[in-house]
Amino acid sequence: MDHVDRILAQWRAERPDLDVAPMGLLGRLKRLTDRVTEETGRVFRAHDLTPAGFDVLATLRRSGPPYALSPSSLISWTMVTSGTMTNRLDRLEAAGLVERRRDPEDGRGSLVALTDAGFALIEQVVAEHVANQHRIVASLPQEMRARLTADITEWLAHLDPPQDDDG
Amino acid sequence: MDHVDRILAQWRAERPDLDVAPMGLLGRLKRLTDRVTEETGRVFRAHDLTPAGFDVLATLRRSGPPYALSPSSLISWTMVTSGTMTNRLDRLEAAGLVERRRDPEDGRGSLVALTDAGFALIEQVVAEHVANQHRIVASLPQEMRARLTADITEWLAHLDPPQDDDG
DNA sequence: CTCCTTTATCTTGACGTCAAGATATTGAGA
DNA sequence: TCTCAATATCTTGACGTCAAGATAAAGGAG
Repeated sequence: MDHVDRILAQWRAERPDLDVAPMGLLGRLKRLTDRVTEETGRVFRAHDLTPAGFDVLATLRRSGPPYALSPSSLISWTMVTSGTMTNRLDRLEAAGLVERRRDPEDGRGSLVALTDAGFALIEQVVAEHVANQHRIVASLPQEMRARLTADITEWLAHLDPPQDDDG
Repeated sequence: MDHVDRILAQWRAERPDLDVAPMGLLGRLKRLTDRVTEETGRVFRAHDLTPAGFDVLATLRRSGPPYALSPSSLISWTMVTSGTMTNRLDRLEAAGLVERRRDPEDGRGSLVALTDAGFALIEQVVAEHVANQHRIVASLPQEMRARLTADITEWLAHLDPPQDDDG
């Protein structure tokens, strides 16, 4: 009888006409993600980083040398709006972790690059983050991880707008 | 080759020393939850409600007659901070969906009650929300829903701080 | 070359959220 | 009664986010 069960029990008492079985799945999905976000956040906080800042730094790092992308590229990788990215970059730049350079080939654009400090930081944090993710899934048998990954991937494929329209 | 796969491929190229398999699971878990949040939000938006407002209204509704709870109870059901709840209640009160009454038995406290308009609204929205949740899981075979629910529940039990300490 | 549409980025205003602290009231003990 | 720790709620300040709009530059049509 966890928190979600208590909620479902209330609904069943008050609205027995509604089938709240899907709410059980979706409610727990949300709670699980909240817990995971909380656990992953520990590592970021320990380095004075927000998940938002980590997201940008990690995107630049894994893009490979020269660890520089346009704001537009960062926007599409991280799936946030332009206003959000501007705000993230302002903070990271103020913290000395990235720097903005003019794009020599396009006066409208700029390039966001990891500074030496930014590179050093993300190199450290990403290692801890991955280790932390291992810790978070450690309690799950290997078989269950594989099954969950497969099930979630399939669900996502159903929900995500299909990108390919072969005819 | 979805978005998460592309991210993993970049990491494997740049940091082959890291085992990013858990990132595949956790990354997809987050994307799935984001998509589900987006889909459930449609119903709320259609009624000029935010997920936050729905959360409070639904908590009051399923608590049963007289559809009134203290802010403290709402805080523990919804798991937000007191500042967040104050803000939610201010907006819902301004919208005429709840009203705050003095608690006759405790001068420090108050009772938050659904107004007639609030009751009518949540009654409608909850029905649509549940139908929408059915739609969101509709693509999953019944067996898969049960398996996902069981797996997620077990994972949650591992992650959630154990409440019972029998000795 | 000059317009005008498109593209790239930033700005503004509004939310929802939290941490920390401020107020007000209760209730137990001196 | 008076005092004071505990409790209930609200206030403040700071974020991260988005939608919508403002700037600025590029690039094609004439």
